[in-house]
Amino acid sequence: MVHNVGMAGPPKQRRSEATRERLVTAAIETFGADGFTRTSTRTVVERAGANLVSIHYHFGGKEQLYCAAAEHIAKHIHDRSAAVLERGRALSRDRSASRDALIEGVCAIYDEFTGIFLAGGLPEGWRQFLVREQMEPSGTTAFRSLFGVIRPFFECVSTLIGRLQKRRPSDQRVQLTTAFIFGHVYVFRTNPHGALRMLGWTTFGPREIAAIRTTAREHIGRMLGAVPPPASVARGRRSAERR
Amino acid sequence: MVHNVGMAGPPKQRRSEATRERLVTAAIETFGADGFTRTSTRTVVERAGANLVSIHYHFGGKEQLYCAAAEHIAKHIHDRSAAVLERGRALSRDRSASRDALIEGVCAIYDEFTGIFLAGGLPEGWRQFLVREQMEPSGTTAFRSLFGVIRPFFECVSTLIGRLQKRRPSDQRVQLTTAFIFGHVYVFRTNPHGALRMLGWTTFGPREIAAIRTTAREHIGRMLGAVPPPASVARGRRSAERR
DNA sequence: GTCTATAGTCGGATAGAC
DNA sequence: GTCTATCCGACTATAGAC
Repeated sequence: MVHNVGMAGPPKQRRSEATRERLVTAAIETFGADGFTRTSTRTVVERAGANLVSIHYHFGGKEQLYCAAAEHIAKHIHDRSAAVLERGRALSRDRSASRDALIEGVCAIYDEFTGIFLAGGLPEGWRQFLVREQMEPSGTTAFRSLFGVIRPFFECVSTLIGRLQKRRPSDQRVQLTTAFIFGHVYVFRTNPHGALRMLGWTTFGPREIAAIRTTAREHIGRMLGAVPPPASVARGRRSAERR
Repeated sequence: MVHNVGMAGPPKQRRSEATRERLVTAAIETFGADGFTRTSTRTVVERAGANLVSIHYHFGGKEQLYCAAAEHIAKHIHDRSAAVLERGRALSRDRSASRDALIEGVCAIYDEFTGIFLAGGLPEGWRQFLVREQMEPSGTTAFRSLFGVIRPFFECVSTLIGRLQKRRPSDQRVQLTTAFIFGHVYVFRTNPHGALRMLGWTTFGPREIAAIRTTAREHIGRMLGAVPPPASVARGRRSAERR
């Protein structure tokens, strides 16, 4: 049996479409809060105000609903961030861009990323869904959807950093630097309770996000501000640090 | 009914103790791989070569077994890292320590942290358990055990950074800088599949860990290498970057 | 398209023999 | 202390009425 994956036909049956949408958003929130296995389809349909079997009718089962939820989030992020990423790409192609402008480009993408992962750029439940799936994929198809929408952030930043460090974007040091910058966001997601407690905060509200962005901006500037010294000098510095 | 929480008596019943230990290690691996809810007690006892009801006899139930597993990991990490942390604390009290020495102290703790979270410092299953519980605590008691053993890492680093930045360790900028440095580890845990794919790696083996440590050391040196400029200058720099 | 009723499975916990 | 047998609740999924 083929499931009703497309949109409903022209007649009054776009009530079907509405149910479908309610199911998806309810699914995101419930899966996000409780994870795939701890979520029962009963909870989802209850929250969506739909019938128990509607999930099977519309999607074919619990797992397909999960994948539909992932795609929904991916599309949302894509739409939201397309402009920022496009600006970043344009900047990285701009031969006349100054160091400060390139660094600012990195910061802009960092800010967008914090918006998605920490601030209100995504509803809390959606964010939980995203983080959970990144950390331990429940299924490869859902992971692919979300990875496909996060990847451009990495690629854009690594291109900018490549120009700043005068290295190819595929250079391992460039890639690692990129990862570290995103780590400035992820750290608050991997250990949210611990981080809040360390910082004496209770939530990641606007004030807290602002503090994170300001300090991160400072660090990104430091990390990328100067042309890296030749390898020989770096080695000397490092061994000096060791003693 | 009180459960057999202590160790067995002197007679031959330390077979009990052995079963208990097998249950704990099997629990860590299974909970780590599958999470609390997805793990069935049947799987645990099977892996431990014990009987289904032994969990109830020894611990009182699935949840208490989970807490015992968390404590076991906490003790392991504590024993493993006590020396490194003690050296760090001594360094932060040493008035005559140079900037380079303080930075090297931060790097040493960072290296220890990567050892625990990325390299073989903990068996893979144990690490998964730890990360999972940090990200979303299954219960407050288990979280407390693990938080209590991670916290000293943060405190030790923030004290060192406080000295480097000439600020109090409780200063928010110091705390955030500390968090960012730990983010250089956590990023690989929050998004392991994505990170591996970006970097063209397949696992976090010794070569990869070495690359991470080397580049991180470089960045930590940059982040902490110079005395931060006075606030007015920093503000000027930042607004200059904006335009 | 939506609903009720129910089949079939699995997992945690307990009783009681040994 | 360990084992077998069993209960009970929760969940996904399906059949079939409307």
